[in-house]
Amino acid sequence: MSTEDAYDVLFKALGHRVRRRILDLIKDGPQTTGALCAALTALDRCTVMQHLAVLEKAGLVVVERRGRERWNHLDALPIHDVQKRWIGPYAAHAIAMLEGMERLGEPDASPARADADSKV
Amino acid sequence: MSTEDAYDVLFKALGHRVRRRILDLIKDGPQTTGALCAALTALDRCTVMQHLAVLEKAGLVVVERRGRERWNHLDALPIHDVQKRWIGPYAAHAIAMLEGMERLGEPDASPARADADSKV
DNA sequence: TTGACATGTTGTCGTTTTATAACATGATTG
DNA sequence: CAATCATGTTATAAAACGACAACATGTCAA
Repeated sequence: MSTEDAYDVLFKALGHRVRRRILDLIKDGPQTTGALCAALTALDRCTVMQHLAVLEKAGLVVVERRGRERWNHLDALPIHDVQKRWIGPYAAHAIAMLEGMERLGEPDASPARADADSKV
Repeated sequence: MSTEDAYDVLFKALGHRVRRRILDLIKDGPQTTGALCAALTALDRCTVMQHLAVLEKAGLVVVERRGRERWNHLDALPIHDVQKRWIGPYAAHAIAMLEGMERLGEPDASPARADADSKV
């Protein structure tokens, strides 16, 4: 799988609120599939399992089997990677825009502290 | 649009390589739709415009019309926001994992990751 | 004004995703 | 060992997505 493929899968995995919710649920410790289904009462068990499969393919969830239970662990390393290679640089770009440093081409661009806070 | 809706739209917009490519193309300055189509020769013009519409709905592209041209500007602020509220905390979580600080809250509650190396 | 150019709109079509149902496996316990 | 519980698998239908064709609009320049 190429790097771009990995980013596709990762961003798509994060692009659904149920999956982000699942990540939150296992953030402070692994949960069984049953516990996650109990927490997501609005959804069918199969649906939760499909979401877990998407998260697993994205590398965000690592599964550990203990007897007849399945413990879903969070692995945040892919998110860390995405932040370094993608989100971080663009976020820095946003800050540069906010600070009016858009014309980076100019060698002696003064700090030009623009008007305080335009928006967030 | 709720916050969760906004995250859905944003992550989904980032979840396609063509759209990430477009963001890269306008990172250092706005481009006309025609220029973007010329850079993305593999795709039909309509397809490029559809991708631009997705990016615009996500707030990542701001359009400025000049005569018969359409200049597509990058707005990285949504990415900055996502980093602050979502990516950043999870990335910190990943670093904490790397540094073996996983058992912050529970003294010995974690199910003892017995397997040698479970990482993908 | 007219013709070419840049962009916008609508509709189609196959694929993928989301949510569910029905059925199957596999472990634990009484 | 059998009943039950947690999970896995396969199939299906609706909705969303991605790519494209065909046609429409608006603008600049000769």
